[in-house]
Amino acid sequence: MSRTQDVLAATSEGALSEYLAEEIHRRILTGDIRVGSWLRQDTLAAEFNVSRTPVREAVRALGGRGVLEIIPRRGALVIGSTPRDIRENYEVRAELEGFAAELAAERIQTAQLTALRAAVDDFDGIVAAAAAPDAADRDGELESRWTDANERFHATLLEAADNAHLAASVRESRRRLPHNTTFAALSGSQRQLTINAADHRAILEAIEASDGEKARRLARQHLLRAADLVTRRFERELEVQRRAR
Amino acid sequence: MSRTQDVLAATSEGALSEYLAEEIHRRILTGDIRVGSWLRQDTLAAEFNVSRTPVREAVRALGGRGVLEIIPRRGALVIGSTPRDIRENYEVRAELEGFAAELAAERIQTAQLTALRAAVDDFDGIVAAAAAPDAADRDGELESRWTDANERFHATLLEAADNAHLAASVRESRRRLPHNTTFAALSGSQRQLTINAADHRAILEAIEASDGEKARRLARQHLLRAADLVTRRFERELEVQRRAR
DNA sequence: ACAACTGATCTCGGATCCCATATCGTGAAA
DNA sequence: TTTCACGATATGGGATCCGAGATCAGTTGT
Repeated sequence: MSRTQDVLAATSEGALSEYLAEEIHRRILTGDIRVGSWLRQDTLAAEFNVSRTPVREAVRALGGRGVLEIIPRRGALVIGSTPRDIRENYEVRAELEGFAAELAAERIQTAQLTALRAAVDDFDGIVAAAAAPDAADRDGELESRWTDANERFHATLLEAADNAHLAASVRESRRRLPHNTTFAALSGSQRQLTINAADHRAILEAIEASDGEKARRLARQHLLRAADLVTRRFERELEVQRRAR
Repeated sequence: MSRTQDVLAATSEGALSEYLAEEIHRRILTGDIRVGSWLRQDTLAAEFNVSRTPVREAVRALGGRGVLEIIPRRGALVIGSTPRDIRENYEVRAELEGFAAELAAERIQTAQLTALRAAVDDFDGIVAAAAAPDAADRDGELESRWTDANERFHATLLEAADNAHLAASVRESRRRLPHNTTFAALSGSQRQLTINAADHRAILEAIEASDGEKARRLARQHLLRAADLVTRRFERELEVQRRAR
């Protein structure tokens, strides 16, 4: 019953099925729900202490996103990401965000430029903090600061590009993959973190100079670099999981 | 009751809610359901002679696609496309399909190249048929031939690009807009039809020459040209509707 | 006359019930 | 012993029922 209360609290001011979809997706991404396993609607319903109705909608929504393969009257099969999936996803985003950077260089407004500068300064602050001698990222403060700055940078870029469909496409793409894995891939190396901060600043400078072509090239390169890091890390994780099995 | 039979027949081997979502979307795109109007779930259910359950899922799915704005306990509002929406959508697709063309130039396989050549030849045949003196496109035969060739060309291009996420992004983007409007925009002018066929052939030739950069540029240009035509036509249609009101 | 309160009604979201179909096991026949 | 057929069971899809919240009209009080 307390479980039910939790759920209700979590879903305040939003559809329950949305919450369920998000939560089930999260569990798949974290490996809590195994790739390749079947999802039973009534099992999930019992798990979350809700009826099958919202579960059905959540499952259907995840099917639409390509997270689950829905087979009529059989069930839903969990589709797993491969390293190749991750790379392909980032390659598409590299194109889209490159385009966004080009548009932003032409159209950005002063308030957005200010937000972009603030995010870039934050990256530098995070690099400095990580470089400090006693820099053990206790309770993930650096991670949350980095994630926040990154979100703001990319969200502002898309806003400045002023193309709603472009923003929607990027959102769709990002939704297909685990979030917040970029920092985990970066944090291992001070060098990568520094490069990342420099990437962001370079993009900002190209935009400030209204050099659309350069902004596009840099943003594209930035995403492809992230693709390398995240894909490699994911391959290592897969290897670890395979050995543990 | 016969209505129910029709629906069941149409949805054979597929979820009813999928069919409903598709049909409701179609009615919105054709103007059968007015932009800005409210959709009531039980009204739709009565309309289609089904219960509210599949209607709910269909409405939710359309909400997820951005076709409807869902307001809890109020209803679903039909969001209309603006000329700007159409242009933005095509601009995104120009980037994505440009990228696809570049990848295809590097990776295409012989069977796919054959399919691409066949589609391009078909375009030439259609142009020739349209140029014939008595070329009144009775029962839309030319339109269906053109649409078919176009589908095959772009589908083959995406297949040759060999990036599942790219294909998914393009599919998502295309779903956001009315389909089959491109031919309607083209068919008015023999000149545009000729240009369109030439565009496709030029893209094919760049791919045959493994010139990725050129293929990208041409594909991008091709889509942007289509964007112009479709947007202009859409603006004219809006004008007509406004006058008729 | 105008504003605020109250309840009737409407609409959606979640729960429960029912049915069609796919799977799997058991038994009978070749 | 093997194979096919039939039935028991499990599962998902659709229909119906119920409850919460929101709108709107009517009434009442200032």
